[in-house]
Amino acid sequence: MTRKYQLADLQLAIMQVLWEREEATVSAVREALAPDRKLAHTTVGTMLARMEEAGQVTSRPDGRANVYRAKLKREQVNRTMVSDLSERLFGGDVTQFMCQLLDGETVGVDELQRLKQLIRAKEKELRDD
Amino acid sequence: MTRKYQLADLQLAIMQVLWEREEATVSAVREALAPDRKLAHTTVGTMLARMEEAGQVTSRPDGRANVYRAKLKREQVNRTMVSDLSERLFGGDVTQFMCQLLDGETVGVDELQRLKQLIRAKEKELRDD
DNA sequence: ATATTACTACGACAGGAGTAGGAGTAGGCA
DNA sequence: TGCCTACTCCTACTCCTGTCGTAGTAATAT
Repeated sequence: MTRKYQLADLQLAIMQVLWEREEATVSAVREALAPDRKLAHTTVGTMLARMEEAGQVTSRPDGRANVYRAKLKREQVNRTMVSDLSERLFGGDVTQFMCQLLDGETVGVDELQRLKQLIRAKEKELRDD
Repeated sequence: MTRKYQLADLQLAIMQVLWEREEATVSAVREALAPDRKLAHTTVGTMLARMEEAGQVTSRPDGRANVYRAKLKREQVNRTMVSDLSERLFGGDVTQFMCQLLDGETVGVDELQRLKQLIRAKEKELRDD
C-alpha cells in the first residue's frame, strides 16, 4: 500500500493546496492551481473524488459544496517519495543522491552553509543515540 | 520532451541493466531483472520495443536476437528525475530536499563524513568560478 | 527430416492519471 | 416565479504502464 503515499503529478499539486490551507472546496483548489494549470472545474472534482476513494483525502459537505481535507501527512508523502526515488535511482545510496543534488541543482554559498549545519546536527544526533 | 528522460518503474530498471552492461538482449535483460521481478520474456520485449519507439534505446539485430543499447545517459536521467522531484515536492528548495534525505534515510557516520567532503568540494568549486 | 527451442512481432487487456462534458439540483436574482 | 449559477455525480475518452498470449520463423537437437 505504498501506493497511497505515491502521489502522481496532479494529485500532489492538489495535496499541496490542501496542506497549505487545511481545507478547501473544489473551486478553491482549482483557483489555487490556476496560475500553473487551467483545469475545468470538473477535472479537479473528479480528481478529488478519486483521491477520497483512495483514502488520501476526506470530505465533508458544507451547504451545496464539499470541503476537502488532506488525510495524508506531508512528511509521510515526502518521505515515501524521496525514499522511493533514492531506491530506484541509487539503490538507496544517500551519498550518491546528495551528489546528484549538489551537482544537478543550483546551490548557493548560503545554501552550502545551511547544509553543513544540517550535517553537524545530524552528527550530534547520531552521537547522542 | 522531459518525458523521454522521465522513466517509469520498469523502464528505469531495464535502463539500469543496459547502463551496466552496455548492450543486452531481451533474455539478458530479463535474467538480470529476474531476482526482483519474474517477467515473461515478452513483457521485457514489449517494453524494450516501446522504449525504442520512444527513442530511449536503440537496437541492432544480431542473428535471431535484437541487441539493445541505452540511448539516454544515466546522468541525464538522474538529473531530470531528481530535479523533477525537487521541484514537485519542495519547489526546488535543495536544502529542504537534503533535510528530507538526512531525516528520512538511514545515514551513517561515515556517510556524513563523505557528505561534508562533497560540500567542501562544492564550496571550492563555487569559489573558483 | 522432425520436433523442440529461442526469438521477434502483433495484438490485447486492465488499471491509473488526466481531462472534461452533460445531467441533475438547489439557491439566488430579476 | 421562472431563469441563471454554482455544485456534485456519473460517464467517457485518451495515454501510458505493466503484463502476456499467440503466431510465425529460424536454428537445433534427435
